[in-house]
Amino acid sequence: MTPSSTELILMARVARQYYRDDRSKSDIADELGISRFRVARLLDAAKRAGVVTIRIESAGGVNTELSVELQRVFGLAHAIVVDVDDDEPETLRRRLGEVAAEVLQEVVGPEDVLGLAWARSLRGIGPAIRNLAPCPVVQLTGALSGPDGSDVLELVRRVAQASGGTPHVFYAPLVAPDAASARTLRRQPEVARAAELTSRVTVAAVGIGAWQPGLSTIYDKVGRDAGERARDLGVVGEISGALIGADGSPVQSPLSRRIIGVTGEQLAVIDTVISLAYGRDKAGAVGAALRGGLVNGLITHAGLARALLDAEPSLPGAHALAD
Amino acid sequence: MTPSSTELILMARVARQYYRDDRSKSDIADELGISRFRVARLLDAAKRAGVVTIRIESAGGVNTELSVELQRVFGLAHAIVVDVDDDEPETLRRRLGEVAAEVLQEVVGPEDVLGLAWARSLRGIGPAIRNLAPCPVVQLTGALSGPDGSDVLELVRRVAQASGGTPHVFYAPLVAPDAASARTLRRQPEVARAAELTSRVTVAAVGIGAWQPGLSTIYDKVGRDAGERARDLGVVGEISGALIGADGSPVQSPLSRRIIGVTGEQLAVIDTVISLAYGRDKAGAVGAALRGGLVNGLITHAGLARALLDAEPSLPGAHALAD
DNA sequence: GGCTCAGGCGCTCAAATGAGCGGACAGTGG
DNA sequence: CCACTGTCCGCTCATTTGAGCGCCTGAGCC
Repeated sequence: MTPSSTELILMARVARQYYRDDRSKSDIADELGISRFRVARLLDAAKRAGVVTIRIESAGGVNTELSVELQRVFGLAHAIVVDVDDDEPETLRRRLGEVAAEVLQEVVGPEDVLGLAWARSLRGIGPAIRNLAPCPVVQLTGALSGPDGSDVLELVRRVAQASGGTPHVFYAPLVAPDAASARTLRRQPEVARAAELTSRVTVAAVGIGAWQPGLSTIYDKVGRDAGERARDLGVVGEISGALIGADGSPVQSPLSRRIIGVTGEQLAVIDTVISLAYGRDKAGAVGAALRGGLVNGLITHAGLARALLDAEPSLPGAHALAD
Repeated sequence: MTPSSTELILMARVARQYYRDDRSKSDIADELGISRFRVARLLDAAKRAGVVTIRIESAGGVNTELSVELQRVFGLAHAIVVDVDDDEPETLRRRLGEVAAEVLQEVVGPEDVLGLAWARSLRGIGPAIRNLAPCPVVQLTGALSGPDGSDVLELVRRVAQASGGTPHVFYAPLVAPDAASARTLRRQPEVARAAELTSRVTVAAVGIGAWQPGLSTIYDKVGRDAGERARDLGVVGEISGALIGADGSPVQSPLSRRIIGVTGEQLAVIDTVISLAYGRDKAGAVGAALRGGLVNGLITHAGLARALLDAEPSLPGAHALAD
């Protein structure tokens, strides 16, 4: 059962030659004057005895384990979890932006149409993007300037510049004061054109907000009353303006009519929708969005990823059942 | 050069399937819809990027790395280094004894003749030995009772009992007061018989002492004057009573004639001579013994092993040159 | 002594894998 | 615009490896 000291040493010797020096088992066997079968059995025993340990670690700031787990549990095409401290939002956004930029660079081809929505978490994409296949870049939502003045138009232009493709922007707010003015805005030619292009978008980047004060720029914008009315209709979060319910499917509400931007129905037919989100408080909303299937990619940080996985009842940590 | 986040994740995913779940590369490739070549390249990249780390560690209290290194550097047939704290001699002796017992159990066959010399470090063998091929067990040296009364006769009897073979003991001290009384003692029938059997010994266990106060039971026994005279003749240590010089070869001295026990010349023709030693201060003497070739096995602890390797000029840490 | 049974060993044959090659493709400088 | 260059990819073919089998040996038990 337990190997003797001389066996342990032989195991280690064989393991060093095999794993570190990349020699073949037959080769090692010849040198030691034993059969290649014995070498194989020694290596097996070495693993069992703990002489050889194979660790698969996170590297390059990416938590691979959580990433794969998210991919598996939510059936995502793209899931990337970065290992960054939760409590520095600026650093976190920058890092998420870098990763999102990477993903877009890999995913987007010249035949794609890229759509960018407004969200704080998308801000980091602009500075990080370098090369992108030339393709149209479409503004998916109205603008909602952040406190620092950066907005979706700037982002679309910056990305289009990196791509060499055409930016398609329009000037309209994300949230109109009422349904009527929203209708008027939507009739503006460039808004209509963008809306038309939206149906041709194949890759989109969006943010996810939770329907609570401070966790959604839209919730904060519409005011508490409108927010609460939407909640009564089942809204738990929004995907760059598209309101969703607990099961992640689009929810119609009077508020929807005030929002200028991509709708849940439009998102549903886009091939690749990469979402960005941070903050553990958003676990509920993000989980809903992922389950609902409107998004099929998530870029986030370890804190939120863990919260998501903890909340998901299906097969917690059941690696062996991974298919 | 540096892999992107998605690549890192793919690497980790593939690595997990390959290393942890023991799936074949082709299998993984089919599942992921990529070629088996790409899987292989991802695994290579994963190793290079540090996503996959293969550690080959000490296990079961045996420092495999130092063991193999000693084996290589000194050309030993058996080298076992235990990871035990230096400063608990009793624990250390017990552990060395256990390991020595293991080695003897593996090395000794029914056709062998086992010889046991006196040394403090051999004391642990007695309690540890369990099964041994039936073979004659020969006392190699005179007795030199330790402060706790345990001696070589007890050891020989205990080992013979475990073996089922015959113990061959004699009553004589390890060091006689003078050459004349040593001669007398050697003429005793049972001493002579043991000496005769010694020439038939095929496996021996011995201790190594350094020729300094407190580092050799013999040095301590003979007194400082005789000790210093021997040192003047080049003695740097002793292998269970057989005096050796700096190059590890036997040294003749007047003192030799007072010692009742196996000689260097006798050791030289024994197939397997396993030595036990502990204490970094003994590095010089043990190094000499190993280089001299009178012993071809060493069981020791990490502290002394490191001291030995540090002192050895040849190929320090030159793993790549290991043959 | 003779018995069985478990464990270690090396064999065969099929599957898995690696080395090296050439094609495709993107970036680069004339 | 086009040749050049380095990189990534998948192919072929030879080598390496694994699965499963039967043999042998030694221990325990009649």
